[in-house]
Amino acid sequence: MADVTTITTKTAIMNAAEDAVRKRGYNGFSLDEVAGEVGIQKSSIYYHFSSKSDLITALVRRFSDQIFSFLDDAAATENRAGDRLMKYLLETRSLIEEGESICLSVALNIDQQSLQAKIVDDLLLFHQVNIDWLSQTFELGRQDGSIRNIGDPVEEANACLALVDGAQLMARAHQNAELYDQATGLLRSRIVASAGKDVTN
Amino acid sequence: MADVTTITTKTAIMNAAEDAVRKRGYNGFSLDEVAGEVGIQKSSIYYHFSSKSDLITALVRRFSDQIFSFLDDAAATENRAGDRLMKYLLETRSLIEEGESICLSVALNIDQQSLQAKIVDDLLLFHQVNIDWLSQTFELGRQDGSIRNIGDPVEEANACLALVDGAQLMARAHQNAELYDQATGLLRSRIVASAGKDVTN
DNA sequence: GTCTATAATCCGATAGAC
DNA sequence: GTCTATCGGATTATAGAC
Repeated sequence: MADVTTITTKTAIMNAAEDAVRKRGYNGFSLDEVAGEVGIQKSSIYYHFSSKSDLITALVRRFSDQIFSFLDDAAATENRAGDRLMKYLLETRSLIEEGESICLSVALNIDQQSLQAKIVDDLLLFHQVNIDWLSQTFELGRQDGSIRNIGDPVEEANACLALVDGAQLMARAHQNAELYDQATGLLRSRIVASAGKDVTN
Repeated sequence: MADVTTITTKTAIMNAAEDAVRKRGYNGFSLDEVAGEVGIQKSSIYYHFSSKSDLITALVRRFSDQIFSFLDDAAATENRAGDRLMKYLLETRSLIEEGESICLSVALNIDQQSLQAKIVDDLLLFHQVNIDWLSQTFELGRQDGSIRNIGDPVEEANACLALVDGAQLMARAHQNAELYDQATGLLRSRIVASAGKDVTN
């Protein structure tokens, strides 16, 4: 604990692997590359993870925990649906960085046929939790009036998640994060401004 | 020409390869699988295509021609913006089949880092043509009133394409084409019904 | 145009020394 | 915990017979 920036080898492997998956997909990166990034030999990875699948499983679990915590926190700290949705849009935008990456769940969905069943299950669960949270958010928005022009909450949730996922893909395809803003602009503009919050950016 | 159902080996290779790419991605299929599907040996593919990249290039060209023709045709035969957009949504939905496939351009965008530069250029061009067509459609919709509640046409176009791409991913992830309908339902409901056209389905 | 055979490379995974 | 070395399999691609 002498140096807070020190991370374990296991964490370094996971960080490098997550970066690789989000940039090139499951079938687009090798453990050799991950090892090179971390500065160890490929075989050393097998001390920490029993297989490539095992490593991906750990990544999905970590990522799910992260996002689930975010969702809980956003719901706990923001009372207005519009503010919750804005936080969601900012969080998903942060995942694309400079237009190089996409969300881990989108990246893995593409290579789904190459993944073990239990990983697919985790991804589908992740998806459903997001849909449920968004549905509740739009339901709340209907009550508190902080999001304009709301239709069926479940349809809104599915449309919102599809929009966000597609916007991430577009941004990475052009390596331009501003495309994410272009695609999500109309949804963002449906959020009613609250005191002290600027929704124009 | 004795049998209209007879296709050339080259076409059969392209059909099998396109199916594979759209189901498993560029790095998720091998030429061996394609050959097996066609009923020839792997090496025979190299008589028709000089490399895997060359094959993919041909697929992208063919797919672009197909969709560009569709866009031209839709603009020529449908006068109302709402009808054009409805055709677009039906066309993109047909690409997912039973929730097993996605659009070739979405499938390849994911594995972009594994593709040659000229293929990426073709994909970006494909994307831009779609954006331009959609922008013009929303612009027209603002004039003829056949789509409700239109914002900035370029933002609408980007949002629409992101939504459609994301909806395809969602549908394939759950192997359920109805998720595409769930995600695009609100957009579809913005289309003003015209005589003889039912937009509720 | 299609075949068999094989080269060349890459990758996931294991064995065993230190 | 990390290393070197290597196995076994898959994959792109080529050579040459038919």
